[in-house]
Amino acid sequence: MARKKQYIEQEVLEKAMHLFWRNGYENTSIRMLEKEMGINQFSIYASFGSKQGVFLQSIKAYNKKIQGITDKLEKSQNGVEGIKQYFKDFLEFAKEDDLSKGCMVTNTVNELGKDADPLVMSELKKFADNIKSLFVNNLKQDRNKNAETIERQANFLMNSILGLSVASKMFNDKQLEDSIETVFLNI
Amino acid sequence: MARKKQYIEQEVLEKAMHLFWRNGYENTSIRMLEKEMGINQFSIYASFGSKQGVFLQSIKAYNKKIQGITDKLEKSQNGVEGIKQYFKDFLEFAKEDDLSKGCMVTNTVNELGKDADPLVMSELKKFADNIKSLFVNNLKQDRNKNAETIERQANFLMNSILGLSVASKMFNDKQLEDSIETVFLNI
DNA sequence: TCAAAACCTAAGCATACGCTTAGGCACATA
DNA sequence: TATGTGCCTAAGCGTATGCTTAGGTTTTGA
Repeated sequence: MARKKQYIEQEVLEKAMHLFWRNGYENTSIRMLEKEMGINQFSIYASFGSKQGVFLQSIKAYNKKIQGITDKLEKSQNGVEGIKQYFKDFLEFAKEDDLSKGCMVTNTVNELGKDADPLVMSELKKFADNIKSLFVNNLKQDRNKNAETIERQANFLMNSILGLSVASKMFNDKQLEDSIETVFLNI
Repeated sequence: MARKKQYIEQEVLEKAMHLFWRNGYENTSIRMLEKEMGINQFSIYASFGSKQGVFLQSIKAYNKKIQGITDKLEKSQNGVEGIKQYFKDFLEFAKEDDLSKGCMVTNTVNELGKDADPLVMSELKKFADNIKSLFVNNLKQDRNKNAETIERQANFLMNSILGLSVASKMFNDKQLEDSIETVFLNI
């Protein structure tokens, strides 16, 4: 029939994701995406429709990429200890070179805030809700905790992992490990 | 000699600060600043030299604005309880309308990351270091804590307040209060 | 009263943005 | 090998960005 695409969408998407991850949404231009993805603007628009389209797909690619450690958390049966491991895994995940890129979802929430497109925002909310539900599941493995405690601690853990995401951009390893240790001292 | 400025720099700076606070650095344009500050581009450049100049001064204005609650923390003599009060004060401070603007410093770190201009970055670092030293001072008021514990807990508190800043943009009051309560159960 | 200093207005600079499109080029089918 | 589908190149659209500047206006001290 006709010519085939000379690139694999999932491959160029992975590269786009890294760019958004590092620079955020607004600070990533189509020209930058062109260079990083290695394809022309025409191809970008043909495959993803718009810059926002690339971004939405990038969030999904991010989800897939982080699934390695979320799966691990989901399968863990050792309660709080599994969550602690997730914190450590996340820190490793967020790291690149000496400084961290943080979490792409956290970065985006912080950048776009309430003005974000509803489509984007609902994807981010879904992501966060999923992590929290995993925390809840693991907290439930401790039979001593009542429902109220579990909810409170899950909220605290969400707060802590968000903090870790930002902190990883400005603090050193020792400081970050201190934080994790203290988070898990009393829960 | 000559004509006087028809605006007060500190006044227009306050308005610029709020714009940067809400939108971040890159998403705030000179045209937006023009409207918000109520003065012409010429005047902006005459007074502040560049967009970055406005921003650097805005950070200082922010520092001054938050000084009300940092002073309160500095003067407090009730140890951890004083820090907890600071957390609550900060949440109130970061709030506007129903959703929060977070902390301007946190927002900027998260947006610009390591690529930020050294001038901007050193201002942000100074700000964060100051908060941490206030935490350390208050932790020292508890004679039971050794130096190692104080350092570890200060790092944890920094992590938590950063988290609170981001969390305030996406979670409700109950969730945020849960977090604060749990933070102070752990130290 | 008047010249000079410093202001403000508004037009415009070069560049970058997100996005579109004409036209040539490559390739799977026949 | 001819054909026609659909990809890729690259030029360009309108708009927005950060910043500058000519020229008129206001205020000051002599």
